[in-house]
Amino acid sequence: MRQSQLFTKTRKEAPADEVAKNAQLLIRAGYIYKNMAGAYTFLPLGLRVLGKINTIIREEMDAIGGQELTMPSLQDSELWEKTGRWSDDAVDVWFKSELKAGGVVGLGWTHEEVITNIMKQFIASYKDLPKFPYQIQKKFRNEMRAKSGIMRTREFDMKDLYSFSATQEQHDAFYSACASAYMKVFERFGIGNETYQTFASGGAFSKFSHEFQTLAEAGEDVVYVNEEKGIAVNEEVLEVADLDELGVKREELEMRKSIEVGNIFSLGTKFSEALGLTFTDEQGVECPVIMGCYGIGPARSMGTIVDLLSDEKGIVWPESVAPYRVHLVGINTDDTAVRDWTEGIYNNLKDAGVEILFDDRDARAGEKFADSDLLGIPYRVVASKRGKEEGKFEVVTRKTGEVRMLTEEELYADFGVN
RNA sequence: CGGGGUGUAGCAUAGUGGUAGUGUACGCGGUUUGGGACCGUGUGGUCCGGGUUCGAUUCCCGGCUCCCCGACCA
Repeated sequence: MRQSQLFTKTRKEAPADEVAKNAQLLIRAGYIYKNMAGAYTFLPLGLRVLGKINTIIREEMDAIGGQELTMPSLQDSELWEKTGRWSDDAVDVWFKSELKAGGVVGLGWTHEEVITNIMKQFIASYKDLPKFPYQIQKKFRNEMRAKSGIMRTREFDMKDLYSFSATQEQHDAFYSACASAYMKVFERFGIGNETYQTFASGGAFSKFSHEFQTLAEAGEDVVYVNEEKGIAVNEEVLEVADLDELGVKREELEMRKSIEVGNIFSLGTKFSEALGLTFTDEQGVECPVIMGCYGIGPARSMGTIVDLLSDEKGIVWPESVAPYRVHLVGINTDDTAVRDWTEGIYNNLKDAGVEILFDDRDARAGEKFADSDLLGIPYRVVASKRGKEEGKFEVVTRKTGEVRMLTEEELYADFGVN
């Protein structure tokens, strides 16, 4: 992509109406645009990052048997009445709207009811189980207060997977497989070391549920962590009995701020019973399906990555989610020979499949370097007049600041191009 | 939803009951050209609705907006 063609631009100053670091940097760099409180546009660069994040999530969900689908946002009140979750008294985050044809619809804030109803058509026997459908889809929540940039919005993408199992053993096996898959996801996001699988209250059907909390000063949540034992718990699990069960003492836990990037929850048969999702077991007995739900917030993950990994100059993307792998910065391009040489490098890398952003703008070097730092693409390749004379490129690793001078051949080898 | 703030140009900000200023961005001319250059020049603005007043961007009332704290967050 040629930067001169990109319709977004960077800004020197942070917007006055954002305090959160994630939003300030993402807006300054042109990744997102704020439309209103709790609703953001993902601009071309931001959408690429979100796409990378979603791809990682898909790969890990598919690896444990997930099957992707997508469900509607529009919700039928009748279905939700059956589980008692339609009324505003029961659920205070509904967005509801009148249908011109008569009746009311809601905008989905989660999809247990919908997926359960769908699965009624496809699950009849223990032979049909287990199954793990998931989607990455818009959720709408009428929050009292949107805040913290893209961390808490009223409209957001969510990866929600639902498990349908015949037995508790089957359910437990998937539950722990999914927990492992989640850790892989967060490791691939570059925030694995700071992310803990924490114990939270389990609700009606299990002792504990689990959240995935990333330690960060910008966090809205609080967790109690023992880094040595690699264990973390929520405030609600701070009871002595719970801690005994987990093998930690209260005084071994340190209070830390954190961001909830994911959660997994056993649902038991609450939804299958309410909506009549049953299967026939090997004895011919009709049983309710055992369910679980598993969420990850892609945009929130993106904000967390920015909050955790950025520095004073700007964003620092891990390679796994960066919008581009290489930022080719061409300077001294008023010199035709230098420009042609730089264009050649761009075309070679691009044609070889390297994801590359080429700063071909007619701008000064300082401005280009500052923008490059802000954008946070992992590798900056500087092509200049001086470099051309020496036959070398300056390759700067954004994260470490390491500078290497490479020949054209070395450059291609470095990026795995033949 | 309770409390506190806020609203001036694309962005960031100053100021005033009487012609609204600066930086940046943008256009044009010129000098520059490896860390957000410089000179000249130009375009562009008071959240909405009432009220007070000869006159309101300023004062008053109402609304809306956005931010922060709290509550909430299955």
